[in-house]
Amino acid sequence: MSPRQAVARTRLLDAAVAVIREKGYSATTVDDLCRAAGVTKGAFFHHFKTKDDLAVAAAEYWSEMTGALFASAPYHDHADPLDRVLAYVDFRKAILQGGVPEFTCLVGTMVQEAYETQPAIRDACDASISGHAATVAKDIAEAMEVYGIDADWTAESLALHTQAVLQGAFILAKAKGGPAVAAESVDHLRRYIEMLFNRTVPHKRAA
Amino acid sequence: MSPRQAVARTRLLDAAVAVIREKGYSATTVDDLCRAAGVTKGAFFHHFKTKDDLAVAAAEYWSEMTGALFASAPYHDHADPLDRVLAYVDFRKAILQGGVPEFTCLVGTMVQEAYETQPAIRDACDASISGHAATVAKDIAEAMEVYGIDADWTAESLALHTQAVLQGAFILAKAKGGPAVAAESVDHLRRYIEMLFNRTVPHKRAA
DNA sequence: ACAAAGATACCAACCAGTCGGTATGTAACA
DNA sequence: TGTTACATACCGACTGGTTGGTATCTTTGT
Repeated sequence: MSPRQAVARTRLLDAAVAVIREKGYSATTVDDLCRAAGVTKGAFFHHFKTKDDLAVAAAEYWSEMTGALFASAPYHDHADPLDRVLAYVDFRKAILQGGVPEFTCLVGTMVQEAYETQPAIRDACDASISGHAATVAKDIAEAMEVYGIDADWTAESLALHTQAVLQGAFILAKAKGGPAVAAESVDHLRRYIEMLFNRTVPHKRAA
Repeated sequence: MSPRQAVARTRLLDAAVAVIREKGYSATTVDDLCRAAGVTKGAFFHHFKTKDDLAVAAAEYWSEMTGALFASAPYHDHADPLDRVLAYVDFRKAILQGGVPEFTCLVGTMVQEAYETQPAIRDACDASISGHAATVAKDIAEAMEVYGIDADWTAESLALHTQAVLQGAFILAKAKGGPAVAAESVDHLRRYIEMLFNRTVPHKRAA
């Protein structure tokens, strides 16, 4: 970036994250973004070749932001890798706060609209989701080793499953207008992981 | 419907299901739908007041279609309610066939774009998802009774969780361009339900 | 004949993207 | 130090095409 404040670009990316999460990608106009960012159309097309170009940049920006958030989150402190995984799930549940547009996922939203028609956006969203899943997979793999789990599933597939549950939980939250449903789904996810690693006894049967 | 073939309406609804699943709701134009349905704009606005009105009708149409599909699916044949639930999950996995737009969910796609801006569409999508979840919850509740499960989760919440997993699996499938990831997530879901009902032994520990 | 179904023509608003221009910063050189 | 040369950042009116929606006409079934 240049010495002069290239602040417009960042303001546009912040605006994109907020507005697209609220209205979706297609329904968001360039003018919407300029208004939200407080910049002009000239500034927009100075920094981004096209609207789709902005979407790709926004996905990368989202990866950086969330990457930093999760990297600095407290769940890494646990010595036991399974504790880290479970604390990660708890963390994901804890940040289900505020309005729906504030806790839902930008790239999950965008990829739904762009997957067939804008391959560049789809790839950027995939990279964001898969990159994050890989960080979770690392702790899962360690936990499998420490706990001696010999399973017919892989750490990668369980990590992707955690992301599927979260993304699906966001959809239910959108349908029902609040995070309560999503939190319950995350509870089920936690219970599943606990059971996979024998953290809890299976449920009692009556009679 | 009328004596004369009100075929245009149905053709438009079929077109909506196909095109919206492919391009998303906002990016789908009325002309797109007319072209795909082979009808004119006059026919469109004869049957639907607005584009949003079509979306609501499409969500209801989707509920009817999928309702009929699941009602006639073979998984109901099992006498054991848990077998029905597991066979339902297997059925959901089995229909992950063909191109991504063909197995993904219309209302899950639409609600992502409409939840904040078009309440009528959101409600129609919620009704579709929740209505289907209720049919799954019925078998789960029966299974809980038969197997004497006294849990800190409800049949309803587990049913909604199955929908969350599926919706999330669709997002991953969109990001990765194929059903493989989705199928693995459904495998995790099946394993979870089996464990909840003590159908499998927990995994072995080494050492 | 008459109402519903569907077709055709059209419009005003809106859209992404363009373009000529300005303001400001930086580097080089005499 | 001052001046020329150039690059980057930004502005906002404008455009060509598209959009959802309307108004009007024709066809069809009863």
